[in-house]
Amino acid sequence: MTSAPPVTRFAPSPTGYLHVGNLRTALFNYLIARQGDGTFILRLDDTDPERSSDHFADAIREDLEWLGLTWDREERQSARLDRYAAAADAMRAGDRLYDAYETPVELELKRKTLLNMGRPPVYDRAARALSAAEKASLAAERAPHWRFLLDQTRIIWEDGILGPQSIDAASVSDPVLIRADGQVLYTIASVVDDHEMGITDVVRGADHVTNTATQIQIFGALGADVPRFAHHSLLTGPQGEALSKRLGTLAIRDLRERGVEPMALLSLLARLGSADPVELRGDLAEVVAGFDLSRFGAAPTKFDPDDLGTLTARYLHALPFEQVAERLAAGGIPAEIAPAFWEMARENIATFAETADWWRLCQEGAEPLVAPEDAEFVATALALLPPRPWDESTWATWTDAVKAATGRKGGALFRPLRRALTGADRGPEMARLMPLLAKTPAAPARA
RNA sequence: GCGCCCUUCGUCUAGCGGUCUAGGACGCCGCCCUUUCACGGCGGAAACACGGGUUCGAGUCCCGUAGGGCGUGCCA
Repeated sequence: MTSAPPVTRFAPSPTGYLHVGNLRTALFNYLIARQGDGTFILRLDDTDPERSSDHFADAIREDLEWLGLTWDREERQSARLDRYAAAADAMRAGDRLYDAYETPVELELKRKTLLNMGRPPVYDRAARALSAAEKASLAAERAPHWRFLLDQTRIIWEDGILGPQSIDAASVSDPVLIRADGQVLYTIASVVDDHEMGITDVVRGADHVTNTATQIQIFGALGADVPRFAHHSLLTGPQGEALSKRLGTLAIRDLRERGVEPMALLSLLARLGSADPVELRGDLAEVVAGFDLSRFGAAPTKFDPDDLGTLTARYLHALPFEQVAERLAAGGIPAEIAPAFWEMARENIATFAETADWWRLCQEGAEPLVAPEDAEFVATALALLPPRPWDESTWATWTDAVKAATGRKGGALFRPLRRALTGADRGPEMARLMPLLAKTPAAPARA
C-alpha cells in the first residue's frame, strides 16, 4: 500500500536553546520526511510573547543548520492567531468549547481537595452547571478561559512506537484551550496547525501521550483527519535520572563548543534506544537510509554524553581530506601541505580543535623531552639529522643512520627521538610528521 | 495520591511458550599487527529486578512487590 509523501514538523518554542532531547524529536521527524521524500516543516511555537524571543528562534535555526537538518518550510504560530480564533469559533458553535471562570487559585484548591480525598484531580466541569445569571455576574468580574469539552469515552490510537494506546477521557480534565487573557494554548494551536498544514506524522516525546488523547478529540471536533502519532521514550542521564536536570550542559551549542561533530551526534541519536546498533555515519543520507522508527522501544533511554566524544574521534579519524579542506584552510594551514598535514594529524585528534596543537608543533617545534640517560644519544642523533628538504623517507634515512652510529634499535632507538622532536610519548607517525616540521631542532649542548 | 508506560550483559537491545547451555552492537579485557596512539584481525568476561501463579514446559502469559520514567497546568 502506497501513501502520500509524509509531512512532518518540528515545533520548538523559541524560549531556550536546542538540547539533545529536542534534537532527537527534530531528527526523527526530519528523517521520516526525508525517507518518504516528503516535507519537513520548522514551526516556531511562539504564541507566548512573554517567553519567546527572536534570539532563541535564531539560535534554533543556527543549530539545525549546523547539523544539516534543513527544513522545507517555516511557520510561526504568532502569525496564525486568526486561524486559532476561527477554530475556537467553530468549536463554540458545536458546543465543544465552554467558558469557565475559576481563578487559578480556585482551581489549585479544587485539585488539592481531590488529591486529599485520594481522587484524581480532574476538573469537575462546574462551569457547565452555571446559570446564565451566574455567568453574567462572573463575566462582569473577569474574562473567562475556555475549555474543550471532552467526550468521555475511551480514546484509542495505534502508536507508531508504543503500539495500541487507550486512554479514558474521563480520567483527564477538559483541557483549557484559551486563557483568560486570550492567549491560545499549545493544545489547540498544535492541532489547528497540524490539520491545516497537512501533517501526516507526528513524532514527539512520551510526555505528550495524554495530550495526544485529548488532541485526537479536538481533531475530530474540527472535522480533521488525525495524523499518525508516535511517542518516543524520553532520554535519561547515565544513572537513569531525568535528563531535564542536566539539560543545561546538553545544549547543542555547548556540545558544538566542546568539539562534538554533527555526524557523531546524529548517528547516535538516530539509533540510541532502538534495536539497531549505533553506527557511525559519514553523512545525513546514510542516517536517513538506516532509520526505522518501528525499531524503537518504549523504555526510558539512558544517554551518556561521553559516547559523543568517542564517536566524534572515530568520525574524525576516518574523515577524508576533501571534507575538511575548508576547515583546515580556515585554521591557517597552507593548501599545499594541508593534505599531508591532515593525514598526519587526523588519527591523533579527539576533536577538530586539536589540529591547532599539531599545527603549532609543525610550526614551532616542541619542548624536547629528553631523559638524562638519553641525552648523549639524542645529541648524537640530532647531529646526524639529514639536510633539508625533508620528505617521508627522511625518518627512515635518519633512524638508519642513528642506528648505525649508536647501535640502538627498536623502542630504545625510536622512542627517545620521538620524545626529543615532539615532546611526547605518543603522536603521529614520525615519517609523516618530519616533512611538516618547519624548524630543525637544535642539537642540545653536550655535557 | 491517582493514572499511563517501562524493567534481558556496563549501555542500547533481539526475544512475540519449547529452536535460549539467551543472540547482536557499543564499551571493557586479552592476544596478534604495530617505533606510540589509532585502525584492522582473533578471542574473552558480562544479563532475563524480586515473589507468586498458569502450563508438560516461562525471558516469553497472569497477579503482586520493588525500582524508574511520564502525566496529573489559564506550560509546552
